[in-house]
Amino acid sequence: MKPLLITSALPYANGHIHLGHMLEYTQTDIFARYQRMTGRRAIYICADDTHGTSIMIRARKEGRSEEAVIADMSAAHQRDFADFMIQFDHYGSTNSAATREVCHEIWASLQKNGRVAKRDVTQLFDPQAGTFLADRFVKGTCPRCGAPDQYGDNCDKCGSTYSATELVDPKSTLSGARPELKSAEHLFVSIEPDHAFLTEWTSSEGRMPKEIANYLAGHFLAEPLRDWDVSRPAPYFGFEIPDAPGHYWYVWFDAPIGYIGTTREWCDKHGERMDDWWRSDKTEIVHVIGKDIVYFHTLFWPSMLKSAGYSLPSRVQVHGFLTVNGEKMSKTKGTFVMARTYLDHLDPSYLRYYYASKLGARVEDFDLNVDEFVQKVNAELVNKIVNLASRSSRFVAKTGLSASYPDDGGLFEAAAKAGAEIGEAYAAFDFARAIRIIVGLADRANEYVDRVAPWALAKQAGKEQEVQNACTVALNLYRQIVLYLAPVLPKLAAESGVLLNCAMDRHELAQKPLVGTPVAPYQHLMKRMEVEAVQKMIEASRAGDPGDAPKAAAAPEAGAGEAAPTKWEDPGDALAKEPLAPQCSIDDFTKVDMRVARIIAAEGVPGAKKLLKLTVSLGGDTTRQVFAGIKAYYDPKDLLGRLVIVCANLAPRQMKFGMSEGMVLAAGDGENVFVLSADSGAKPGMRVH
RNA sequence: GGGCCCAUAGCUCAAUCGGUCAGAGCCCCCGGCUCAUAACCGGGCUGUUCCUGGUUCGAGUCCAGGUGGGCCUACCA
Repeated sequence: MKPLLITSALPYANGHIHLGHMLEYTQTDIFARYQRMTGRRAIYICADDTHGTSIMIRARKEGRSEEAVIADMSAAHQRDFADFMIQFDHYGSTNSAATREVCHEIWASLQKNGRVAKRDVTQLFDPQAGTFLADRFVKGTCPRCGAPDQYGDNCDKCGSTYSATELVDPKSTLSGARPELKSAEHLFVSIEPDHAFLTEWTSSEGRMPKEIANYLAGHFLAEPLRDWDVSRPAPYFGFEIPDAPGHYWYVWFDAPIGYIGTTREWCDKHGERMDDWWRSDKTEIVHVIGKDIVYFHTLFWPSMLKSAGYSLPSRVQVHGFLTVNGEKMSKTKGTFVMARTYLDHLDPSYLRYYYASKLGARVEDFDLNVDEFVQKVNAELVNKIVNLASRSSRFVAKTGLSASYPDDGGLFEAAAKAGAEIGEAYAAFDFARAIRIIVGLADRANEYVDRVAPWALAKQAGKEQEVQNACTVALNLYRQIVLYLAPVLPKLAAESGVLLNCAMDRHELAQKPLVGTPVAPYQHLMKRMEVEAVQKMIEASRAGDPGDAPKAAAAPEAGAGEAAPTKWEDPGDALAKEPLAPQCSIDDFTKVDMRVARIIAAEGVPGAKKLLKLTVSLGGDTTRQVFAGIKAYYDPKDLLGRLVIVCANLAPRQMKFGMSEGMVLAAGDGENVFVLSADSGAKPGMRVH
């Protein structure tokens, strides 16, 4: 087998790792670990993608250098990956000397091959920030439907697309300045000369998922390939183009080159030759990417590699997006879970297992269903698999395994045989199939244990050997299963190796039974998953997203024109005046029992300046007396009969004028007060959830 | 508007080249066991394989059309 160079897409240095990212890194890591376990030479290379306008803007806002920003983010990324047991051979950065050098080299060969051309491009320019603006840094009124506050490329109200230059009343989101049109020279790379080659290359068997090849063939390869704009004028955070001072390579130019640059760093560190990996037909390259960046990896990238005499990937594996409970990840729903938040609440092995158990080679979106997640991990991984060790190792803690492997009716041999099919599934990125087979093995192992019932034998004198034999079989079957799962669950494999005093690092170890070895005292290898922990994670992820808040506070613009009932211009001063309280948990929230109630009596309180005395009904005969500080705002007779919301389990409070047995909910900013009421149809006594 | 993918038990999914492929797990019900992390084992239940036509001795499996989902794009890549 040829040595294998494996990459995942480079995470961008402008944000933290979330569970969507983890799908890709888990997928790649399982593949890489499997390859290593077969004894194949395999290195897994990745890096932070560090260049571009976003990083530059962020650095400006934070008042520090881009280098400082990306260094912090790289450290955070690597912590997250390490904690999820993603085993890179090297993790680098596109902002490295090595990547810069490879960029120069590839650029030189593109120049030499006559692939580079200059052309003027007119773009919006922010005169205040002194920078050109990508579409998403411009907002304005949609030229089609008049919806305000739309991005520069399309309108999310009417769905129309347009050029940023068409926006009515455009504003830079960086400075608020009105962008102006400005022309600048850009450098373009042509890939059309490789058209025929790419048509053949993308469609060759096993190169990439079939649907991707179809998509390319029907879309881009069906017509002449357009030139690619690879430069951005200063200011830009990136590498300056050597023969075009003041121009920088667009982030997407140097990002994939980071694969090569990072490999070079690894080579330098380990005394390897980079050409053995990137300019050799003795090695293979596999890229794992998401479906959003197919274009770059299957057209531009191979063309660039070919032009510069590098090896082309033998496979581009593409996965879909992560959804949670069937929907896009959402911050308000708490399903946009950062890797760190997950790690704060749950064992990374759970997620690795769940991802593996559902991940096939197809380009399908992956739905993380929270209930299924808990259910699958507990039922398959803990109850069936790990429990196998738990239920049988105790009996042989003193004796160890039998000296020779007992007759097990062919179970071990069948499982050994399954190793080939499991291996094929891993190698084909069909992890779900591998897991299906493995869980089947666990089912058979549990049936065996039940059949021979070592716990019953243990109670009979003279059956010691049978007990030991039964457990020798059970633990060997367990060991096979965990060996097969080792690419997915390296920690479980390592800990099981400690339990059984054996190596767990090679796929082929599952072919030969373990005999005559000691067994360590059993300690829990994995706990059942608590639903509550998942809920807490979701809660923690629901944290108010400050990034979205300012939207509401955006300056109202008297939107002229037709009546636009979908448009509200609420000022943000109330929120600003009284910022959000610290986050509370769902548990905290449920402590507060709020009920719909009807005001059945309301009167002023003699001697009190602010209070009204209200009697509210919670339905039936249950009433409460509440003193509310709303005398200045409400006339008692206007309140009579109204449905309101009361906090019904508030501790009663003795006031000067009597006992107050609850609180009527009202909103206010200190100047005015508005009693909350329920929509019609609500009945007194209904709880607010 | 263009394109790609998908459609199998209540749920999640299997079913090599068209030939006992109509299955598994979960859920639910009944029974057993008690070694184990209330785990495990046995049994039972549920299907017009989206619809309509076609090819074939034979079709979830191939073809055509339709319906319903998902995704990608929208003379930017």
